[in-house]
Amino acid sequence: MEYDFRKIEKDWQKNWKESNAYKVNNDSPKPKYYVLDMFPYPSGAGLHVGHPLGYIASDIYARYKRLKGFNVLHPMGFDAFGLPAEQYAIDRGIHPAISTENNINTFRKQLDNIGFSFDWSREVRTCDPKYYRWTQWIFLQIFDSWFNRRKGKAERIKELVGIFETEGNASHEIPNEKFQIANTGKRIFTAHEWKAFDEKTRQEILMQYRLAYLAYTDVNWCEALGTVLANDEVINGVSYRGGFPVVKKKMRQWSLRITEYAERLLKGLGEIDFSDSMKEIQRNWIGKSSGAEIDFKVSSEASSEKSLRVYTTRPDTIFGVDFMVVAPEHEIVSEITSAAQHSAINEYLQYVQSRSDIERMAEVKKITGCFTGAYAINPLNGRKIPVWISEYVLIGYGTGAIMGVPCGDERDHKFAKHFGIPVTNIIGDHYNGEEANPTKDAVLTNSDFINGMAMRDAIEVVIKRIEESGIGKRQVNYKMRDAGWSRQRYWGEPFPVVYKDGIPYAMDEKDLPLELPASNDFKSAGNGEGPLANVKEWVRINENERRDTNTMPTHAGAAWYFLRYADPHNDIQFADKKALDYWNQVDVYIGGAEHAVAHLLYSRLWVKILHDLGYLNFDEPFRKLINQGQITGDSRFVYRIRNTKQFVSYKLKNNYETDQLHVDVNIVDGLELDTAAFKKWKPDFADAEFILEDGKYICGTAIEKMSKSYFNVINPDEVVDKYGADTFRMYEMFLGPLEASKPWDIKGIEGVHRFLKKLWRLFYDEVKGKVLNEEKANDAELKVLHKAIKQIEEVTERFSFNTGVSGFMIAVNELSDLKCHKKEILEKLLILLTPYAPHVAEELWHQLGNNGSILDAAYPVYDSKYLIESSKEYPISVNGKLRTTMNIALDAAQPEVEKIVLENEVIQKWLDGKSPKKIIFVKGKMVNIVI
RNA sequence: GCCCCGGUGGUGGAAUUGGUAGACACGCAGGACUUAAAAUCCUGUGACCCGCAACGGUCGUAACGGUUCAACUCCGUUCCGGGGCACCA
Repeated sequence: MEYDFRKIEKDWQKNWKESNAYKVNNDSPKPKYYVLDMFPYPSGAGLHVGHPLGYIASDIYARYKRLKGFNVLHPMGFDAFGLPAEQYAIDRGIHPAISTENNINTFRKQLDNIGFSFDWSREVRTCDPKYYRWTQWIFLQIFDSWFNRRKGKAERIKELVGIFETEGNASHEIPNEKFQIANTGKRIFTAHEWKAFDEKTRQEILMQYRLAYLAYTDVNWCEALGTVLANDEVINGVSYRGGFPVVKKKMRQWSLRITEYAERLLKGLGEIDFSDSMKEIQRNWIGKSSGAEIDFKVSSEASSEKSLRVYTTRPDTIFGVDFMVVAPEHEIVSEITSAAQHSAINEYLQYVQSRSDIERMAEVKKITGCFTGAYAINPLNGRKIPVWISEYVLIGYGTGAIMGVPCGDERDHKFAKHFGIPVTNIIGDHYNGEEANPTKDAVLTNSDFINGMAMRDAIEVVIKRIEESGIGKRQVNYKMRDAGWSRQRYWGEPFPVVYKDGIPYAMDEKDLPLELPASNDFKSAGNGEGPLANVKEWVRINENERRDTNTMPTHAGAAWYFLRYADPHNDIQFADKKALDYWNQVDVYIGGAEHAVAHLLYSRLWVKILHDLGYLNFDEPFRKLINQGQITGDSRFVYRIRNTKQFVSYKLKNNYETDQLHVDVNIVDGLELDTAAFKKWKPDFADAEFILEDGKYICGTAIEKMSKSYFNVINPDEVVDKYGADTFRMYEMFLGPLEASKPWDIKGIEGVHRFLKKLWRLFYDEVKGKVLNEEKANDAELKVLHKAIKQIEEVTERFSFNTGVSGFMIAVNELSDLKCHKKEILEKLLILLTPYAPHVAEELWHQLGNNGSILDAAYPVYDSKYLIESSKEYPISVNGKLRTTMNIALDAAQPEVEKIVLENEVIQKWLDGKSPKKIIFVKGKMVNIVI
């Protein structure tokens, strides 16, 4: 009987489906464990071999945990709203709802082929109204919340209204900095005034506090896509999808006040198990810095004395300030510019306006600026310093103004040199006059009361001084901006609000979901309005009421889907509290590193808000995160001699002027092109001619991401068809560490396939048939088994699945060598193997006469006895170099071992008559002699 | 430029807290079975040296230096690769 993997896998997949083998209950006496994959966006291209990598890993872990006695939640769903489906609709005229449904079906079929243990009864799709009803509902909870900085948590808007009604906001706003709202046109009012405000004014004020708020903000507008993009969707000034130019534009749109959670998002990183690089990326994104804000008096001919506030992380350099720079957009510019500088400043402002973000980013090193004609006074020594404007100072960060310290800051130094501003040296020898030195270790000079002090220590001293004298204060800043939440798109969640008199009001919960209206018009309605504006009868509710024409970004549905899995069919709540409490945090979350900022931060934010509002009893969604690496493609190239039909082999290509073309990896064997297949591949190449080397056409290669357009995509279906799902699963793991990126290379798969066939032969011999027997296992066989149990359990626990696969190979090789066909041993090996190769393990386990699911079998227990008894070899080293090994009884006392070792011939030779200085025993099984 | 991660045979990669480097697999070479092929099995496979041989020796984890009885592992410097941020004061 042969290893007929096709039949085995088909039968078991059918069986699992029919028996609902992977359905999980919300109550169980077993401890819970939650293993989650980042749910996929169902793109039209289907899965390639890179996609299942993480799913295989999570499946192995989920099955392993179930074997170990946990009640395991391992669900799957689809992130089904999004841009590409809509783009596809525009290009091909197929409605996103239809193409999405089709794509999901394809994905599902491909996933089922690999034998995953997903509980499909819990599937979620973010585009399903039954699901997005609750996305909208959560949005309304966020809309109905504000962040109480005193308590450091979100509260309901009605609590805020209560504060306004009793004390107004004045007492909170100015003296109590903690309560202050940054960058909003805040107005101060008393309780009395609040009560006198009309409805519209009150709503406008509340909007300044809401965690989901509508405001005119600078947004990243992408004309080509006709929509706004979040900061994380813009890379180097172009859109992350499509690479189209992005410009800044002021638009009235929804934002999430994620900045209020900056500190908690940062602190939370300490409690969760993410990789260093992932935490680092989030930390950078949040971008915390601490320092001080300092007020400088500015005198100018144009106006009476003004105050200019700067932000600095280096208050210790205050005596090195040689000039001030404010952002061109800063409101003070027009107030202080002198008559003489007026035209120069205007010219400069025009220049700045003409520059796109892309230009600015491309020319970061370019130094530009203009003197305002005004002078500031250093508040600590009264020195008069010029005030400039320059585009290197950003209006959106800090106060939009800086103090220029050329001897300590590289940009300030270049600016001073460029414009001929004299440099004050406050760090003695540490400044060489040529370039700035940003050290914190220098001892200060030319610095008044902090002379002779180390810079590091002076920071605190100066902050204290400026706070005492009322010219500034300690200040923490974050680079992170609030998250833009409106998209001018059709295929997303509509905002569940109604506008009356321009003010958005939450829809009544019982009217949710606000369904996306049927429409076939996906083109932008112009004017920055999304396609929904085309559905006029939907937008206009009545004379006075209108709907929002934007939709939410894909991040919305993905920010909470992991909560819905706990109770996916609930239509009274987003999920039952008991179910949420039971499943709690995701124990292991596996997915790509590309979601480091967007998805993970928004998920963390939503969970924190829901936690503050009392819906969840945890405030971090993911306990542990694992980023699977990318499987890259191994592309092949051919070289066409320009303007001809001739293709030249790789080594000869430099003799001609050639164009490099991707060629389908499926018609290349190793490096050799199948020229006949190439001619058939595309009509263009039917009459291709080849210039060969050694009678072969050799292709060029490159490792790059798997993509249809590179013709380097390997479809898992084909691999599964040829070798089976179990081989495919084990091979993907065997390829290397889960977290590493690696090219897909089919060569090694034979080794894994051979292993499974070899395993099969422990049960069935081609000639003799079933060779399994019921004999009692001997120590050698038990040693093999127990070594495997120990090793495989250890590495599975730490997600080192590649060494796990090796562990099985070793065990099967050794059992083959021992000609062991004993049920006692093999049965346990199969249980160990289940997570990795579920089909063959389950099949053989049933052939052994077992019933039920192998996942409910008793997990084999490791017994150290068999390892210890068989390892009697002592390695003996001299000065750390291994010289010999000896058999010594393990229970021998240390002095006795010493004696035996020193009498050993080989060791005597190495001792060369000298007596040892020291004898070191390592872990009781290794000896090192120091001479 | 700054921050993070990494660099091990021809190849993918092993090596929990420093303790026999190169497990396992691919590839390659040789052999067995076979008319042949496939499949399967066996042997060898980091470099160099010594010898008829068993045995043995030296070097070797990007480079150099350090700590240690002992370093792929820890520390320092440099080089290379990958990722993140990028005028953030």
